[in-house]
Amino acid sequence: MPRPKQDALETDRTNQVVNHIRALLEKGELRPGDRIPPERELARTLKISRASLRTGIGYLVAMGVMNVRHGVGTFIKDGPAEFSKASLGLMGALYGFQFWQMFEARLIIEGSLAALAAERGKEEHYAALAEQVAEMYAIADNPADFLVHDMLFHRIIAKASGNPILAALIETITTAMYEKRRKTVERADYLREMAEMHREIYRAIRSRNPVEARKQMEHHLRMAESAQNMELPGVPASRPARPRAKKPAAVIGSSSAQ
Amino acid sequence: MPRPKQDALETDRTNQVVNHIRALLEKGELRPGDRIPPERELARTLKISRASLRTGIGYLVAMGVMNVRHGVGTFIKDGPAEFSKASLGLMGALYGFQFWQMFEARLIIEGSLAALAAERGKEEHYAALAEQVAEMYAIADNPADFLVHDMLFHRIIAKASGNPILAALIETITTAMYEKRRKTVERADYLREMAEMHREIYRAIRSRNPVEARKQMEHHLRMAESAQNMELPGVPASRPARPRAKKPAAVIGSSSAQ
DNA sequence: TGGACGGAGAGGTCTGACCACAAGCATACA
DNA sequence: TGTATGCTTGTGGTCAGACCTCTCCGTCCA
Repeated sequence: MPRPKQDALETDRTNQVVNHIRALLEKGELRPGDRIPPERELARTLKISRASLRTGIGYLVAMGVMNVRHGVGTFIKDGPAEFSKASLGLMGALYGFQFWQMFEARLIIEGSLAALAAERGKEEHYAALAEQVAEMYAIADNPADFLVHDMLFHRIIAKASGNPILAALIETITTAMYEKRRKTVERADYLREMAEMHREIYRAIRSRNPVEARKQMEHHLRMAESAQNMELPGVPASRPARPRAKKPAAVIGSSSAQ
Repeated sequence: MPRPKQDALETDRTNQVVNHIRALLEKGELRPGDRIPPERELARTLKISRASLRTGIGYLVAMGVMNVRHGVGTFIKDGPAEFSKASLGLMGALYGFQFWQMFEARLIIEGSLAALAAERGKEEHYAALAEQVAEMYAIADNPADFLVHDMLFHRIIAKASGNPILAALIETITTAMYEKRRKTVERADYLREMAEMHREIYRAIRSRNPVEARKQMEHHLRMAESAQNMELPGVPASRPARPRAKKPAAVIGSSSAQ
């Protein structure tokens, strides 16, 4: 028998705010980048206290639907869809996500994304991908900048796949990994190798070859994973054939405000 | 050049609360199902106002890390990992997610999940799966109950895959679809067919055949999708070979409090 | 034995004041 | 004349404390 009522999670007022915004989004009266009315005014409109309104807004921010800028205003989120940055890290802390699991998830999703991109990609995407690859070759001596183009490259593929849901999921995973990755000191020859691999992926997509695109993407991610593991301190990082023993290893969530 | 500072999204106090909880989670002093101190007390401990504390808690609730029960207390979330129920729906309203995209995402992720389950599943999982299949046959005349076992079946596979991240992602997608699915009136012969398909998936996993498991899962989901489309009013639901025109069709987010 | 009552504890909401940040504008100085 | 400084305004961030509502549970009475 299904449990008839999951607990509400949100409270009445919060729900009221969320639904209000949702309705506006659905009616198209609110679009990415738009600003919502000032808190004091909106609270009066909805006939709730500012405190309650703020709870609702906080909820929406956490879900990655809005962002707030102190002293400026509250806006509908612009840019790629993703869940709140902290969410995966937090869930990792809660459920003990591990690194190899993240890579496995990426392997599966991004592999398919590459294949879809090969099927559905358009000229504009090809051009954008080519540009990123070129950048990678150009600055293969600056790991930090390299990473930026790396992320952009993958983001473009996600977009080219034509499936924003998968794009949002992978964006969330990638963002959660970003912090860690930024710390790995990567050697120049390794970066050049990376650029090479991205080029192969690009070529496969460009030539509309889904099978090859997936293969190249998977290869690339596997390389990235082993490179990561070499840098990481003392993590065997065996991707087990059966659920591993519960010795703690390379858990995701790292504390740090910003 | 990387944008040096993304806007903070969370505010100082909120961050303080989130990090406090995160730290406790990481140190293992807080585990799923645990209750955190009463708001008044915790606020005093952290030396912040109750209002700010509540904002932080709201944030955590939105991220699916905690849940609150009026008059009872605030708890660390227990049960399968997932993002907040509303999040995908909201993002759908914002970015125009469509149904075929959800099915596509499920096809990709659950196909792999089934394959992984075939590789890594253990006896306990087989038993649980078998039980759900049996239940499906038993109550193939009650669509609502059937759906429950359907979801449980898929959730067990996710668990058996040994990758909680993918499990969390698929859980989020599935939950977002649940509302819609519940409304489709499903005929008894169709349900029996569904049970049949689940049995095939089970057998493939049980016999540790990843290729077959993936194939059966994909077949099942494709069937489910076309069935869904038949029930849905006037949605061509063509899964386009290239990004579809932007005529609105079967968008996800539906308003409704509970 | 069993249902009604009521208190204690916890979350939910409200009010209104005050703080902090960002941006624009006006004034004053070089 | 041009630039720098600083005030004003608008907007989000935080606080304090009072009061409401919901759950749970123990007690009392029929």
